[in-house]
Amino acid sequence: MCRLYMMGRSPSSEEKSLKKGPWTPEEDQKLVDYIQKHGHGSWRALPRLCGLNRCGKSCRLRWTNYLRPDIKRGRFSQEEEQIIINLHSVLGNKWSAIASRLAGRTDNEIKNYWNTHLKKKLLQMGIDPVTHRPRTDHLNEILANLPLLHTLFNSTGTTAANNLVNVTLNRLHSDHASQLAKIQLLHNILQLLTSNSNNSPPNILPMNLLHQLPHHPDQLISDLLPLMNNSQQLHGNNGCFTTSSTPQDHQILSADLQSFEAPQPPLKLSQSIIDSQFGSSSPYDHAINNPNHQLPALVSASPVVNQMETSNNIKNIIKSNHDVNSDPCSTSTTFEAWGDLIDDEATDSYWKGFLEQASSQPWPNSD
DNA sequence: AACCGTGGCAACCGCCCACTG
DNA sequence: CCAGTGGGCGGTTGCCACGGT
Repeated sequence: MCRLYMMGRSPSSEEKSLKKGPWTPEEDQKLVDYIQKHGHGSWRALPRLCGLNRCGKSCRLRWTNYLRPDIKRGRFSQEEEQIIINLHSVLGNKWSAIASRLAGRTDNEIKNYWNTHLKKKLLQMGIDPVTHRPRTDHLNEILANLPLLHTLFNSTGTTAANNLVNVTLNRLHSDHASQLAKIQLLHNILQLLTSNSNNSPPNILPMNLLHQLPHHPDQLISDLLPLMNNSQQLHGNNGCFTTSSTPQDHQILSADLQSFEAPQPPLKLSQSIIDSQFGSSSPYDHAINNPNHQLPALVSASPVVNQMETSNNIKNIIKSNHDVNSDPCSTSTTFEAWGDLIDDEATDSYWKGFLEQASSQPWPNSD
């Protein structure tokens, strides 16, 4: 028996002669006929009873993954994809648990589909398929480039810096999801920066420009360069651009700040959701034109998740879940991620990572 | 036409746990 | 309590189709 292969003894001659590999139509027919007449009963005895030279486990897998009459074949629908993504964000690689929520789909099929399609899709959308958080590698690249940008402004004029900005932005400008992630990221960074300003008015130079970054990168560049050139006194402060700003600047920036919404949870979305939210127009249009600057709801969650998300007690639920699972090495689930971002302190620590990385790199001396 | 690289997917492997005698 | 067994599970392998050169 298959099991005996793992029990430490060599397989018997009978076991060695058992067929492996692809199933023939004749074998399938024998298996189906037998199970339809008698049920599968003991899988171990089944191959002998129905005249198959296979091990029972092989028969069981063939039946459950392929021959079962309620198996749904064919491509996964958008709705099924979304369900898989949502469930995976909560359950991780528990394919059987996920499969139990998708009628007619097997764990094996879902697992294969995840590995060959959905994982790549999420990566392309700028989402880490393990944590379901926005990928940070691209943003880190931008932050890592800030000192170089500064140097370029001071030493070579605007052309080289412009090129650098363009290259970096273009790398981020791949699709709706990464654009949304970018908005998300910047909102949170800005909030973190300003929350650390010790009651003084925010004086982050590119505040209103960063605001535009996701919407019109080209406009940003054309706005950013003259302002930075004019400021002349650009200097590092924990890795942030700062400048001596005028009262008018403060007014603008304060207005900008007030219009920002609280940080959103990490992105967890699909193209279908994006499309349904935005149609063919840019998500930036939506985000920027919305008078409240409110980012759209990003998640079309499973029913259970929806129920929880609509509860007024969600924060407490998430926090208690988060507190129980305090192992720093454990895989972050979506609930934990939400908890992180709903919790103010956790929000700071989450985004601080980016800033600390940026600030850990010495700023070039502008002299 | 032949070769090669790649992606998709069915099938298998090895581990694990629950159950039973 | 223990060994044997069934069966579930996640991870991996290998075949095949397809497209590019």
